[in-house]
Amino acid sequence: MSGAATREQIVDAADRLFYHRGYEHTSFADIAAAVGLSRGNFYYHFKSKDAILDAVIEARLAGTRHMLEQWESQQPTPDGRILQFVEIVLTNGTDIQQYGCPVGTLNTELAKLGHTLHGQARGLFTLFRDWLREQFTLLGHGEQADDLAMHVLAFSQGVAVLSHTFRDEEFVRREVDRMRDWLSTYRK
Amino acid sequence: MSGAATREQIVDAADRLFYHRGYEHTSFADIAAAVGLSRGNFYYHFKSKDAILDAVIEARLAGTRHMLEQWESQQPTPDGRILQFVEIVLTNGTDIQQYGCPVGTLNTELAKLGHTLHGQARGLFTLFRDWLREQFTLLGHGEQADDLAMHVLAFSQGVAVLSHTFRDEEFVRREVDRMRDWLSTYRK
DNA sequence: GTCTATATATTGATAGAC
DNA sequence: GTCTATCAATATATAGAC
Repeated sequence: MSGAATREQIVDAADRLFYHRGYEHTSFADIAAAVGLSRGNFYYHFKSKDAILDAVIEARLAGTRHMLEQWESQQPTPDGRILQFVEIVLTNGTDIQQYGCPVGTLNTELAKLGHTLHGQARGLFTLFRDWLREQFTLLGHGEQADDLAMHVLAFSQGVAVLSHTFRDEEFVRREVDRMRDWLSTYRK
Repeated sequence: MSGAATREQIVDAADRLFYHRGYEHTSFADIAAAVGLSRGNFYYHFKSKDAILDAVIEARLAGTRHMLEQWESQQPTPDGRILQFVEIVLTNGTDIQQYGCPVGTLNTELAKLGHTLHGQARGLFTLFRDWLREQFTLLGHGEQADDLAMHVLAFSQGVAVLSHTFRDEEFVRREVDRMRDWLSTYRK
């Protein structure tokens, strides 16, 4: 197998396992088993667990950038784009119920561990934050755009934590409806 | 040292360490060192790590019940009590910035681990949920009281996750202000 | 590039002396 | 009730054959 393909498989498996089980609870053996590699060969591709985490975060950053670009091309209006973000708690509802928000849970875990890569992980939030701020600016709310962006982010995290804890889909729907109403007051 | 006192010390130390560093990242050795006990003697008091976690959750449940009773005696009105809860993200602002919400982060970690005691930990949320629902019922919003209670809980979790990630106190203040405005529309 | 074998540290947990 | 000594399992990580 070519090096690039194996590396990609490792990052994919690690990404999924870190999300489903948490970073610390995932061992090299788990990732190696998921890819079908021996533990020994693993270090040919990544020299440390931090290196894998770094690659996973990079992959998530790239994936997020791609998703935001798609949203921009699919949704012509800024409020449509913000709504697309808000509805992610429904779109990814099953995953969030089972594993929480991939961005929030990773940041919480790395912050608590005092991990050196927490700054990198925070970048995932910053990506959404800046993008949301841009949409609110386009809606004519430049002065409070960052505040509004953070409010939308807080919504997503609050819903994700409680959805993960209580596994109640109706609660998620009600919160999205509430957010839709709130958002309509900021529409052009 | 008497058995009860040592046990209490262990639970206190474990409670703090589980909060600050996470459950899985905290080892027996860490707790034993914090209390000043040898690892060996540890098992005289608790036979497993799960048993300590169980005791910690029980202690938190008792502490939370006590706090809610205090709030009830200090705040005569239901909206004053709800506001007391909302402002906890400011009252405990420093801790939340450093370690997140003790209830939310524990629930997220245990849910992801698929830990048998996640149900117990969920009880911490349920305690707040039921108490908030009662306050909203007293305000005359019986039919949607649980929905409103969950909304307030979601607020607290969203703010806690982002405060933990970005360590921005001004953001917390703005969110509390927003919540105060929202709450005023449900006041008698 | 992949494997087996191994080193080293730490984990949760036990046995038995005092 | 507290200690030291120890166990078995698992963790990250390395060495070297193929």
